[in-house]
Amino acid sequence: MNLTKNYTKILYPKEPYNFDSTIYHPPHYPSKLEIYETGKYWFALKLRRKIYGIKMEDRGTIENPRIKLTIFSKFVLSKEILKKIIEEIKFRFEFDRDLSEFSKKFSKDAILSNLIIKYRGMHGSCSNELYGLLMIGILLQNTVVKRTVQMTNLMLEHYGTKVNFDNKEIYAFWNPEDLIKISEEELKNLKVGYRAKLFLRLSNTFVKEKIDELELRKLPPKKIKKEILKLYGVGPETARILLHEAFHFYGIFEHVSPWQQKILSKLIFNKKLVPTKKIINYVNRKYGKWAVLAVKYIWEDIFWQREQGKKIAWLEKEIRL
DNA sequence: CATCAGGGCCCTG
DNA sequence: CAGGGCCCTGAT
Repeated sequence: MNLTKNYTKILYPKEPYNFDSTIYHPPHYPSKLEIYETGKYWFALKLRRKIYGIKMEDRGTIENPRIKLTIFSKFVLSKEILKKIIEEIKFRFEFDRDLSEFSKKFSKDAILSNLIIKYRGMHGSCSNELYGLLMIGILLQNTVVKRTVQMTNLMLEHYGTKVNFDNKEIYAFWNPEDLIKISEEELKNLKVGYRAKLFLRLSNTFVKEKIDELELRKLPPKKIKKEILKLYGVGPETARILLHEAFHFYGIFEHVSPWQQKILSKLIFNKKLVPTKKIINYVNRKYGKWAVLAVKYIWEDIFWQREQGKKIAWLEKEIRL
């Protein structure tokens, strides 16, 4: 799919806004879904079954954020569509979210004070729609990162859409209504194992029950969590991923998986293994409605350090690639 | 060579 | 609520 028409607009996120640490996530596994360079980001935006090429460029500073957005499409876009795309970008990258309270409130916190300076203006962000992120959640389950990467790429090459714009080549996720036409056997040939069944069952649910991400966003977080936990194959960890990344909720911190437990025990308590209940209670008591963001700052930092070449022996042991 | 757990979840007892 | 099974892979 070649996207040749393009539209540009300058956007002004609420300050403080840190482009690079918001957009790019060192803890995430690499995929063909996005391309990042310092100050630049490309991805394929899916919105109501349509695909648009998105390029974002940092043209400002943390205190005076300014982002150049270029939207690529196959056909001429109406003003209304452009407006909807921009609204969606603002939501997914938290352009309008005010973090000044967070920055102020924890400026003397033993763990966060340095990180709030180092990553000042880092927001949550997610380039995927709910369905795509759900697919990623399934691809992460019960395996090592290397295999997740392999399964993701194979699935995208077979059923995703290859999108070309701005001299970049990126993949977009398949639509649920297209995937359900594929047989479980064929999916299994891509070595996704028992996930084949999950992909099909979830896609069926999305088609049949017409799960509407925009409608879900209007519900209170507890209710959303309850709804997404009903999805077959979605348990506490996948629900956490969706709630934090697709729905941008900072207030619900109720689950820590075993490998996260090891890393957070070390980073927050400097201990080998603290019970997850203790971690959860501590974080909630200390950071309240900012709990998820607080953990995000801690989490992203250690992976940024790793990305920049710092060797952290105990961490390498926990990140099984 | 065989065995096993991995960036979970469902189902059963 | 504990524990077995799930697909496949690479580490041991």
